[in-house]
Amino acid sequence: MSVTTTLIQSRSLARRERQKAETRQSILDAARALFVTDGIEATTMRAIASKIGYTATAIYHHFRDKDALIEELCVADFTALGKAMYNIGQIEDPVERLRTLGMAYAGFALENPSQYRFMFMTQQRHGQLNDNGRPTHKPDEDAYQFVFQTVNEGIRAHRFRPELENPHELAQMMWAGVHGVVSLWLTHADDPYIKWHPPLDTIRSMVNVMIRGALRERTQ
Amino acid sequence: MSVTTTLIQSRSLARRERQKAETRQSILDAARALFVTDGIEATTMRAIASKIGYTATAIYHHFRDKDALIEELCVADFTALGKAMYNIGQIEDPVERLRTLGMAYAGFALENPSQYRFMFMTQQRHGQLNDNGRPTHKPDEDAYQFVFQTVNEGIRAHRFRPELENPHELAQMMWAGVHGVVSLWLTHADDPYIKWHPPLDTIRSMVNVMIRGALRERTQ
DNA sequence: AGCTTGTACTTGATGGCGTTAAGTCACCTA
DNA sequence: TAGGTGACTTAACGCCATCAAGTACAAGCT
Repeated sequence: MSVTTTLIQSRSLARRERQKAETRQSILDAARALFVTDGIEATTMRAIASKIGYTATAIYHHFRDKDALIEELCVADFTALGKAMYNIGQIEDPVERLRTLGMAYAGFALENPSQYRFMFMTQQRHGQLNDNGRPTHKPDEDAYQFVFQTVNEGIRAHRFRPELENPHELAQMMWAGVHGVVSLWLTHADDPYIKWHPPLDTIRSMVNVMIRGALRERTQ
Repeated sequence: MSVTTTLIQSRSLARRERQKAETRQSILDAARALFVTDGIEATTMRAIASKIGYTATAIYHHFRDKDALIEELCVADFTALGKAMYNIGQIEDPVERLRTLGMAYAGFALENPSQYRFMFMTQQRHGQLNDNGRPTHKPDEDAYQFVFQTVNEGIRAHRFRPELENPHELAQMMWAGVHGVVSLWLTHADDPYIKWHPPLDTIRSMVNVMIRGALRERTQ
């Protein structure tokens, strides 16, 4: 085998792999577009495939099943959420950081409603294991850890009331407050019987009220 | 036609109607049981029917489609939720009433998780009209009205901070706070990566924190 | 009493879904 | 140039909700 053949080999191999990666990416793009417009439940494998000129079964050469395809899109969004939160990690005061974390989380949710629904508003299947036999990385833990750590700093600095010294309870409460407004909005915004307040306003009030109600000192 | 025949007629008619109502009720019972154990999405019309010895198509003589069957079960639960809230309506102090409303709502949600998921955690189809051409009764409005009215009383009594004078925003915030804890728990309780605090404890803290953070005066 | 009618329910289909088995065919390797 | 690899297709399976066309039986009319 000459040097030339090796070069050709590696070049053609690289091209094939690049083409496969491109097809894979085009599946992801088509799926994302349909998920956003039609919702995840309503988009079929056949629809995704026909949007990019393939048959449905072609998708199974790139993804194990529909759930794996969805999961891949979600991981990307979890990463984006994690990055947005990481940038906030620089704020010194843990209470101010908490306030900003809440607003960033809400902004992400309202800008990516379809992904948010899948990430945080559908039953999670527990105990997943990946091919290594180790548990699948659960990126929602990352976002939760940001809140948990921030709350923990506040507790250690005695900023919160003494009955709220459990960092898990406090972190889950803060998370739930923002999630509650977002998820009610995402499921009931079209309900004509309720005069909805703009969700970002409600979230701002929610964050302010929760923090004021949780703080030990009498600020503001 | 004699009086006797009329009696027989009405009696047999009544019996037929009673039997039909019994079948209808047995469908509802079977559906409810399966929804609770398997979830609404996972229970099929075939499964419901075979549980009571019918074929799937028999259900369509009693309900327009699967959604109508689900809706009927939900209406019953909305009524139960409304009744539970009505009993709380007697509490004089609007702030205490709000606290108790929140705990009652959470108790209902955690005791009827499957129904709660359908009522408040799935996309609502808007603009439904019933046979009269008038909008379908949306019983979630009833529960919301309880909160709205209670919050409104509090606002009129100047119990809440001046920047929280919009009753819709405040009611939606209170609702979202409790809903947030409940819905996160219902979707992520099995997540082994998060050390969950008991949800009723978190809800109690949430209600206390929200009320303290929203009140004008410095109580407690 | 016998015929008609209404209706609760079944049988057998339709079209759509996710997914799989068995190809096909172009390209790379030897 | 023969053989293998792998991306993709065709055809199917079993499931689903739902519908059209029966069947069987009780009720009502004459």
